[in-house]
Amino acid sequence: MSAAAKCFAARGIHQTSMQEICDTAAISAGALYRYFESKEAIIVALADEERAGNAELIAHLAAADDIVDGLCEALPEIIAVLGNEQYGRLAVEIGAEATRNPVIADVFGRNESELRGALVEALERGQKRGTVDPALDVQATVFLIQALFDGIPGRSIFAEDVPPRQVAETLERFLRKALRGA
Amino acid sequence: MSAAAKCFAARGIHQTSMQEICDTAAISAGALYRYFESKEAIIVALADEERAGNAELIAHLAAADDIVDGLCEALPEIIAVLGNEQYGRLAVEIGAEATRNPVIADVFGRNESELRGALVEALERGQKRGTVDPALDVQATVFLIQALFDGIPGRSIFAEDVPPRQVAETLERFLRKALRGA
Amino acid sequence: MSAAAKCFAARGIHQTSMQEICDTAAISAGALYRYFESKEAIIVALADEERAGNAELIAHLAAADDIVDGLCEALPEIIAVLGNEQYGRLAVEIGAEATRNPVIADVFGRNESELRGALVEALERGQKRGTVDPALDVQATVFLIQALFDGIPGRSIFAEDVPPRQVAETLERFLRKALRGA
Amino acid sequence: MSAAAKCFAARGIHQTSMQEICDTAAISAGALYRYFESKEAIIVALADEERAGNAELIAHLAAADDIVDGLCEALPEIIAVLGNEQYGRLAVEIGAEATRNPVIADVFGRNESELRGALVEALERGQKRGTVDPALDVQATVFLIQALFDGIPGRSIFAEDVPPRQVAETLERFLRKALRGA
DNA sequence: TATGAATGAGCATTCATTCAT
DNA sequence: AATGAATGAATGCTCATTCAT
Repeated sequence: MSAAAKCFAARGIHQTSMQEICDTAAISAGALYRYFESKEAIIVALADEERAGNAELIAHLAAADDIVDGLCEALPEIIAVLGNEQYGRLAVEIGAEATRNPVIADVFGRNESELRGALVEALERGQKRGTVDPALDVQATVFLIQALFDGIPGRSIFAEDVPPRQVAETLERFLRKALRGA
Repeated sequence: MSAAAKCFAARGIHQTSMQEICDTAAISAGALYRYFESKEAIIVALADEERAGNAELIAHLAAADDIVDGLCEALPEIIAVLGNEQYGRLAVEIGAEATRNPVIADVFGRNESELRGALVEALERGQKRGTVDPALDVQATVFLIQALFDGIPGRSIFAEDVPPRQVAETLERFLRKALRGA
Repeated sequence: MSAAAKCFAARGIHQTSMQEICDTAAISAGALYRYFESKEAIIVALADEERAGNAELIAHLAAADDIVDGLCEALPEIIAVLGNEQYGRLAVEIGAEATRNPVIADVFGRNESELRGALVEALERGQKRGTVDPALDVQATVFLIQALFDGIPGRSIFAEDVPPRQVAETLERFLRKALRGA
Repeated sequence: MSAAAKCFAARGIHQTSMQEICDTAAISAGALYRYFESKEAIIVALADEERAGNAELIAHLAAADDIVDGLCEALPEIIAVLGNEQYGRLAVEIGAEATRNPVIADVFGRNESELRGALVEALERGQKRGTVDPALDVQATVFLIQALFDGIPGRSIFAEDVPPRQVAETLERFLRKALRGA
């Protein structure tokens, strides 16, 4: 039961003992080890799970006629997901872990570079079609967009008084201003 | 011997044993505990240290005639600092820890709300003076700026191929477009 | 494996490391902690165990027609138990601990006040029936009897040359003289 | 400053750190080690100090014409001293330590056997003079008297509601009944 | 398959003692 | 003589993992 990812989100990966996961999932230690070879395997599985969310976004972007519109349409949902406390904490945990553990880094990195690739491609397509500012440094832009998405979960936990809808609307305005040509 | 913060950055707070810190700092366990009451105290001290950097930025923003110019001038340095691998990793670690440990959260939160306050004030001042888009939702804007800054360290570790100068330039262009009025 | 109470008796509670107990009990540290939550829990368990002995004595006193006879009958056994080196040392250790640790004090205190209550009640019953000196200050008498029992273990360790049988006989004579009326 | 014996009484010998003693005595660790070679040396010094009290009692008993009267006269003071919380706790601590540490045992044992010797001698003298029951087993009697004195400190800590004067009076009556001949 | 007792290395922290100043 | 920083072994306790049942 990966649903015991709750523990990681709530207490941090390395403060969560296998026993706590067992208790939360209401199974025995032996059973847990039947499904996951090790603690690391659980983290990997969790990192993999994130891919689903990304895949949707990627599909959405690929399908959109206009990348800016496509991205902006998805924004409210993205903000909502990233702002979800458990999701956010878990993402931060896995992200931090990925900077250290090469196995996690591998999964996480593949995950991220898919999204990066999709964004890069979408922006370049937009530039060709004239819907995106041709002067844009695509690599740097994608870097910044991803950094922004990375930072939202953590920020949401601290700034509880800023309503997600406000954030989504403001971000949409920014993206339109920033990405569109003159 | 806070220079033993290297360990936290390199291996993560909870994977770093006090012994490792001692070894890195070339002191004995007893000596370490003379200077820091506990592991937590070290984290707090490190979190406090971050304030210095923030304080500089805040002073810079407060001194600037125009917030947008002020922020953009500071950008290359901000990006450089945030992009520094050790700084970035440590910031991520402390940030993650702050979502869990109330003592750290306190220091970290105070730290962050100072910066948030300074940004909010600077933007509002700009709106009065006409250098900032008056239609801007200031709270949400600051939220997004901070989220972006939060996300840069982690992203920098993964995307080593995007040169900081590009990032700074692209971000500057975005900020100018986004913050300036019509 | 409370039989590892040997360690406490042999070396003192606070000089006995959990590792020593593990070694004596031939189990691992982890296993020990499965049965006892902490070192304190072991002490509590040991203190609780003493209750059995007290309970027997209390039952014996309650059943006796004559308190003085009843007490004197139990005397040889009491002296033998108290004089047992391991029991004695352990009792001293737990007693000392009880003056400091509130949790132990609680168990120990409950333990002792049961016995005190039983003795008080038995003596008062004896006074009503005329088998006990009615001029006796019951509280003080019980205090002294318990103090005497408390002191026997420690004394036995030092005075190894005084045979328990002599002690029991002499004490019996004293009690009869002291408790009986004129 | 042996007055830092307070610490041992308050927290137990082995829970008291040298630093605590230093703090209580308001001296540095180095200074403490100038006066006492080790922690053990402090305990020994404290055990030695007890001898003074014993010596007084012994002198009193030796001087008394009648041992029973002599002992009974001293009773209120003995009870008061033994009932003093700090003295009692310390005595228990040192007594417990003496059962384990041969160096302490040596001092403590010498201390106790002096008193035992004095009591034995006094009782035998009384038997010769006809003021003490000639049927008394002197060794066992002394054992019991000492056990009683040993037990009073600990008991006093628990039974705070029994007034010392009551105890002294009741004990006097017992001793007279028990020690005098028919 | 599932259980949960057992392992034992590892961790944060303490403390008696030393010694340069 | 006095200080107090430094040492480093030892302590109570935890936890990922294994394995007999």
